[in-house]
Amino acid sequence: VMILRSRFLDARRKRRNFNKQATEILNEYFYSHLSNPYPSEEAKEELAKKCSITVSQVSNWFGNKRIRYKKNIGKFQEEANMYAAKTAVNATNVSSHGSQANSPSTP
Amino acid sequence: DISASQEREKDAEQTPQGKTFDWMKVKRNPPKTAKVADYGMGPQNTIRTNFTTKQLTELEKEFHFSKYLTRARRVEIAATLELNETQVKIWFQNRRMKQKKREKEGLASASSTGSSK
DNA sequence: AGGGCCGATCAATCATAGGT
DNA sequence: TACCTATGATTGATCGGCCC
Repeated sequence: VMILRSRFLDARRKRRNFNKQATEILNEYFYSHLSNPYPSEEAKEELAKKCSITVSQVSNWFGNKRIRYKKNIGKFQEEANMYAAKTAVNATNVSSHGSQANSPSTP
Repeated sequence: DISASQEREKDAEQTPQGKTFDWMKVKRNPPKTAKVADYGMGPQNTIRTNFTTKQLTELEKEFHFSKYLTRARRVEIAATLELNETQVKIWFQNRRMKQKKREKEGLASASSTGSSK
């Protein structure tokens, strides 16, 4: 019952945080869709491309974000207001692709 | 489907102090499996079962033999590993999804339109 | 009428990165 | 250096749909 820790010790070991810019993009999407922060598969792919991470990582990020957000809404209030103010535009509606993105910031 | 189009608008626009949407209230029912219903336990059990290394090794071995289970094999494996048939079934399902995920990602490295480099 | 599978998600936890 | 929090990943199990 003690040597069960070996279950893991594989990947997650060398975990590295995402770029600040990637986190910025993910948070912008999250807070601009706070009423329903569940990006479609297509949206995830687009976010993945913009953030230079995998679709799975995007899914993990949203999964963690949603759970942690609702666990302690107050703790994210400040962050929420920040992104809310920063974002004025948002997606139009579900169904049908979200068309093309805008110019990818400045490299 | 008309109802969903209203709230969407003011997601980030205003959001006064923090509105609680439905997704924030979602709660999952506790697992039916795993219970220490023996002595009158106090704290709610229903803990996420920890499979032992031995169990995982065996499951992994079975999975390589066949990705899908038959009723008979499920019963057999469950008995051997002292798990519920449901747990074995779920393990196989999760394992298949994991496999699929890995294949998808592993196939994402090369290919593509000659990515950078 | 019911059982299994899929796809997505939840929820708890692990292990590490980052900050004080 | 020790300690605590933030965060990405893993995974047993649930939810809703679909198929047979």
